[in-house]
Amino acid sequence: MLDIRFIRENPEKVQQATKDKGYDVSISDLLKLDDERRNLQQQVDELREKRNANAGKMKGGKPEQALIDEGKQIKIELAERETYLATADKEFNDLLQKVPNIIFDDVPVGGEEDSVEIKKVGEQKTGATDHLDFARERDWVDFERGAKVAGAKFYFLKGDLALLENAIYQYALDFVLKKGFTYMTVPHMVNTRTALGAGFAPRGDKEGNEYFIEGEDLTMIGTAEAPLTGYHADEILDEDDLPKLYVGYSPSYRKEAGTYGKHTRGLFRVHQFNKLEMYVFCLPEKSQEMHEKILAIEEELWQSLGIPYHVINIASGDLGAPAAKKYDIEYWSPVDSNYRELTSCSNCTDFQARNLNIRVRRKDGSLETVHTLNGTAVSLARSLVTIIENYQTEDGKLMVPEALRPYLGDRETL
RNA sequence: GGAGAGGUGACCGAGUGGUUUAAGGUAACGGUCUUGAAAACCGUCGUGGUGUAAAAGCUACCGAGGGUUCGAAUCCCUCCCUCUCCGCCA
Repeated sequence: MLDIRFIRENPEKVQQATKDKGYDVSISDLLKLDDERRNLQQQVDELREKRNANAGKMKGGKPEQALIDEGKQIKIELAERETYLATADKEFNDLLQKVPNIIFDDVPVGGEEDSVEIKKVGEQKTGATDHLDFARERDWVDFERGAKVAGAKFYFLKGDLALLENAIYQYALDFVLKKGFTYMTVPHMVNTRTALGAGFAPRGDKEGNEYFIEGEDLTMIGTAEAPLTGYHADEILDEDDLPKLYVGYSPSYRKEAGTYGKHTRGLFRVHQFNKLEMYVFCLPEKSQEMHEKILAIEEELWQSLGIPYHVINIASGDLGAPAAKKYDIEYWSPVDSNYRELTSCSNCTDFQARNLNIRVRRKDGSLETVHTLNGTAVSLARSLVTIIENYQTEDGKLMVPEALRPYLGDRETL
């Protein structure tokens, strides 16, 4: 969530960002609730002051009946005001939760089609066999049996394709470790506070992408970003310890309801895939620089795997609530003759960190909410699609990208 | 899952109804002393809300949420978590 003081001081800016992101929240309504709430808070504080003073008079000796009677009267009034305050607080907080993060000035305004390409790398080839046909011919993937044991869009990876997944994972992990990240495995379920704090949809949200555990306060994670965001919840970090660079590995569970259509064939969009995710806690003034660094790591990684791609600066309407700015890397698909999403990295500024109360103690002793960023290192299922599409040989084999060979027993083809 | 013991500020730790505005210590920061450092001594030092030019002031917070009371860190209820033992188990 945003800082209410920031909203009070910048109501137009926040209202504009809310609109640009496609959210329908009235900032003037919010500020009105804020006023009401503060007014009631003051009334309650005054009554409490009276109560405390009254109780103070009774210390020691036996209390006089008159004081006790006055105390009882205050208690009744206070209870009434406190009820009003609780209602006002709830209304206020519910609305504040709905206000999305602001957007940076260099974010293009508009919908998906307004995202701006900022870089293009590699040769755009055309003509390749679709990854699903290619993999099925080799008995590398089994969606039919996935459907039998779980449902549509679940799958088994078999043999060399499963081994290739492991090789990509190992390679990417080594790559990111060299950049100074600390490897973590994470809980695959998070409680509601953590899920909402990281910006994921609540139980009951019809558009939500999450699986929930029945009878428990648990959500299956759609990315390691969720548990990693919560890792430092309610902590005060030392300025000297920042930035904290983590890389989490986990499955990602996603309902993907109603997404049938383009780009859903095979492994491109599935209910469960493994992902290696970078996550950073840093000083507020460093987050923009850090965002560029994360993008640079992603680019370097995919360049080292020889994949053609472009980078896009995501338009406001596609950012989601927590991000102030987001870059996607889209790889070139010779099957589609088009770019398709491969990785994504976001600067969430202090939005997630404020939800989960993650602060930094500055050298001068003051406290400030930290900034958080996240970026995909590799999303494994999509990585397999990418490599199958870009590494087919003339004689119908799959060439192993050179960088991955040490992780596949030095095999050159599969 | 069962039984027991716990949860207090960045950390340790005292505190079983009203002198607690949460003792004391550690760490941190500032100062004295010193060529410099350490030690010693002096001082500052929780978080949120409200308020203010800035302060002061007021208020809340002792795992979370309810309750009892004129008054709750302290008593009662529910839940969460940690530790010890038992059970189950990769």
